Amino acid sequence: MTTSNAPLPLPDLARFHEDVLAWFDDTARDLPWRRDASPWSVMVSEFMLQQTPVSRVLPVYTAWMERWPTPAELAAEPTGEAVRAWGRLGYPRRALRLHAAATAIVERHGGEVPRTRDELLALPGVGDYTAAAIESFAFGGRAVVLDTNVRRVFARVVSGDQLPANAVTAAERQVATALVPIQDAHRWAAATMELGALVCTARSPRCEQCPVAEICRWRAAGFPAYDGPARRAQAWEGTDRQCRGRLMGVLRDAPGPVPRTVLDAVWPDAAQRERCLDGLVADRLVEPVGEDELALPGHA
DNA sequence: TACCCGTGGGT
DNA sequence: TACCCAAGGGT
Repeated sequence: MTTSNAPLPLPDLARFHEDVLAWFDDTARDLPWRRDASPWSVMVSEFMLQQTPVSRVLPVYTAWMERWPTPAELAAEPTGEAVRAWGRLGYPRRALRLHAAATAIVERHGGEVPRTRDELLALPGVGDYTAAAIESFAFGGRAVVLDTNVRRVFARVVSGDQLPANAVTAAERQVATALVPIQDAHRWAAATMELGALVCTARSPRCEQCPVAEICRWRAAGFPAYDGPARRAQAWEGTDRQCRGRLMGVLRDAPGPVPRTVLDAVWPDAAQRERCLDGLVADRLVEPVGEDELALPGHA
């Protein structure tokens, strides 16, 4: 971290708001969960967008909303159907959590997505970011929406750093809170996210397209490189995650229960394979069927 | 807190 | 090509 979190001078603050909002009016993507920003639409999209890019979410989201237009319709189906419909979005536990959240919404909230922060946070799979996003995008609330895009934009424009810290800091939250405008808070949230996603990107920022390049402290400082603690690279080859993914892929693509011998064929290390299979069963992503078959939970 | 949890596209 | 990274949450 190179610079302080000193607030932007008031003239810059006003420009920050005005220029980002004007840019958003001109360039916002026409995304289906914006076009129909019902609470359930927003909630489904936010679950899918957790660590997954928009382009990959789009087709799965569309099919999901056609099949399950309300929480009650999702809750009425076996969890395995949700996992199958999740397809290759990754982190399939999110499908389970979305199903569980839908069930809780039916049981505790009469089938309607709740609108208070505490009620949202009590739902499975809803953390600080997702609760704020639903408050903001579905209900027009004045929430502090801090996702990876917003964090990066504020790190650069306000703090002069290339990237934010690994975890949200108190100072960061303070900056974000102070920046939420009195009016148009939900548009501000969407606009700052959009700016981070389209222009102020992690790798190759398009500063020539940026509406606030002239007040950006990172740019003014000459684009100093990130100097915080190293980010641990995500290992992949040979990990349990790869093994679990391979196993889930077989079960998703099969119409019904799969013999263990078929699963044996997709991962050579027997000990690791059994450990991962046990983990998937413990996570309720997979269900044993009889002695030597496995399936997605709830049926076939 | 640090680590676990998938998948695929961009650079 | 080999990384890096993506609208995070749970433990």
